Amino acid sequence: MTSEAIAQCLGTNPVVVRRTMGFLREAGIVSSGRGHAGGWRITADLTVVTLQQLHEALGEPAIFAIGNRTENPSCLVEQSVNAAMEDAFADAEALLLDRFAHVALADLVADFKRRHAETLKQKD
Amino acid sequence: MTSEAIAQCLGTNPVVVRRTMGFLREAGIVSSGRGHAGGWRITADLTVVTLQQLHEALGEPAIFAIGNRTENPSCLVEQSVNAAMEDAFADAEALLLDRFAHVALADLVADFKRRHAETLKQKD
DNA sequence: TTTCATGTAACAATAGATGTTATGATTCGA
DNA sequence: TCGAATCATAACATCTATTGTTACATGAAA
Repeated sequence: MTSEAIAQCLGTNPVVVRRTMGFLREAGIVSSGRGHAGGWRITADLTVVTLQQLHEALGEPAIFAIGNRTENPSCLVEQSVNAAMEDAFADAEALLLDRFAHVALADLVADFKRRHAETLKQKD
Repeated sequence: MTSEAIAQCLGTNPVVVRRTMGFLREAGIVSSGRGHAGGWRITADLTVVTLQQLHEALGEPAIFAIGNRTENPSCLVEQSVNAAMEDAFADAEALLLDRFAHVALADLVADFKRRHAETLKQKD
């Protein structure tokens, strides 16, 4: 599939697609080819690659949008608040990543097939 | 405590402090007074107000920094990905908020006192 | 050799958060 | 009553991260 086609699916730009897919290539999950019949293809085993691995491949972007204002504040009150929140955040992150680790691409394929069959049925 | 003083503690601006504290006032957690001896004071019971309530008072800002690109995508693949992630996100969010619900301001005060005592001891 | 595709750098646009300035309203003490 | 201290709020500015765009180079295949 070309970057152009993927970009259209996502409503974005081919260069943006290449930017992100590049990380997946570095992780060995996809490969890219140039020229005619070029584009992106999945090279990894769909039953092995998980959402967790994708997250890791994409550079482990920050999971939470809220959190500490300062990492090591001099204010003791802020220190207490940070400490109280950090435990909770760590546990929530662990839970999320564990869930992600149990979703393989093959699971997504299976779900997609179900949706696709449903869509075809609707057209009758 | 004045907005000015709080702003200095946080390394920010008094107006920014008022903006945020205004939400806490609406929730009845703090009150503000003008003029001499004015400023902010906590009106709620410290053993009752939790981090969860603060989160709610602040308008329940989005917890996650990652997630769906599109809420209701027409792309079936994206739909499958979204569905797989949403469950995990929901559970992680529930866990986080439950943790927050079990941290009262009084707990923060206790932790602060411990830190404060420790700081004084260090000075010897 | 032409066409189609990625690779990549540089730059632009956008949006959201944060910071700032300015002005008005209120309270309290002298 | 006056003046200083303080919040209330609107308007505007700045910052930052993401996302989008343009341009050009590189490589592969018909």
